Amino acid sequence: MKIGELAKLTGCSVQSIRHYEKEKLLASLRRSDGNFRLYDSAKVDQLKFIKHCRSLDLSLAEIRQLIELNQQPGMGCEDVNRMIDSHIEQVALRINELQDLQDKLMALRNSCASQSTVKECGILQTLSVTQK
Amino acid sequence: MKIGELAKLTGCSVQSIRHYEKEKLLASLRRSDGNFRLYDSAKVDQLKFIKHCRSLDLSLAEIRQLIELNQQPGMGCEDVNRMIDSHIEQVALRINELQDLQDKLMALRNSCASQSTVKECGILQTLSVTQK
DNA sequence: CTTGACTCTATAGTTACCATAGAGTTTAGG
DNA sequence: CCTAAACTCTATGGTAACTATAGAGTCAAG
Repeated sequence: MKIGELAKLTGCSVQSIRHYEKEKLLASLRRSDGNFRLYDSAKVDQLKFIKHCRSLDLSLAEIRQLIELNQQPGMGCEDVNRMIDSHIEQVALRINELQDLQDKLMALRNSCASQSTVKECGILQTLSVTQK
Repeated sequence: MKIGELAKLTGCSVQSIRHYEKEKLLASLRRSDGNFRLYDSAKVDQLKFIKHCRSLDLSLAEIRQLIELNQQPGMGCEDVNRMIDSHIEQVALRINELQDLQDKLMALRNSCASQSTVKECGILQTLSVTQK
């Protein structure tokens, strides 16, 4: 199949697929006479694997690592576990950061009544105060 | 003062300051004979304002808008309020997304015992299963 | 045999910077 | 006075994971 069909079957954009190829995540089997990329059904599964990983916010570099690991079935999978653990930690950190941010934004928002002028705007005044 | 001193006083990097200038957020008063940027103490406050906004994750475009609004003291400040409200909403959305992600990552993590091999790794198997 | 749909490569854009190169400026010490 | 260190300048490329575009070639149907 050509790249457009692969895109339709997986819900990826054509450009993403080319991008994954450039990043060594998904090679096309071969090219047609007219230099079009050709794929078989195994590539559909490979691309779905990539998509699944991306939906979990794994980076392309990490996905590449997973693909490589997957090709050494006998090895221990501690690296896989460690990668996921580290991700969970990163996400938790980010959530905490955003929650702090949310608190600050709410406080800021409460410093201005809706029907004020720019000159009296509590938000602008608060933003102008030097923070520690 | 020169750019290095401004940087030290505000905790910004020299590059950031030049970047803000290119983005029309902070102009230098004038240049020295040797073409160095020169600033006065008012610029310290302006830069602190920018830093404060950045710490709340406002984009440079939004900060530029706030600076412009700030120069029209008589106008209503509904736009300011709206900007902050919209930010709060964006952050809330992002927190929800990340919490969903966190749940998925935890479930994934639980699918593999620590001492497994790649071939039997529950994580890799789960990632290979086509999602709905 | 032409027209429209598809594909190709290469390049620029997104965001808010950081890093670097290569050159000029200033300042403090010897 | 001179030089070396510290500072500054502009311009460029890199980050992440794509999206969008240009300009050209390929293919299938009517």
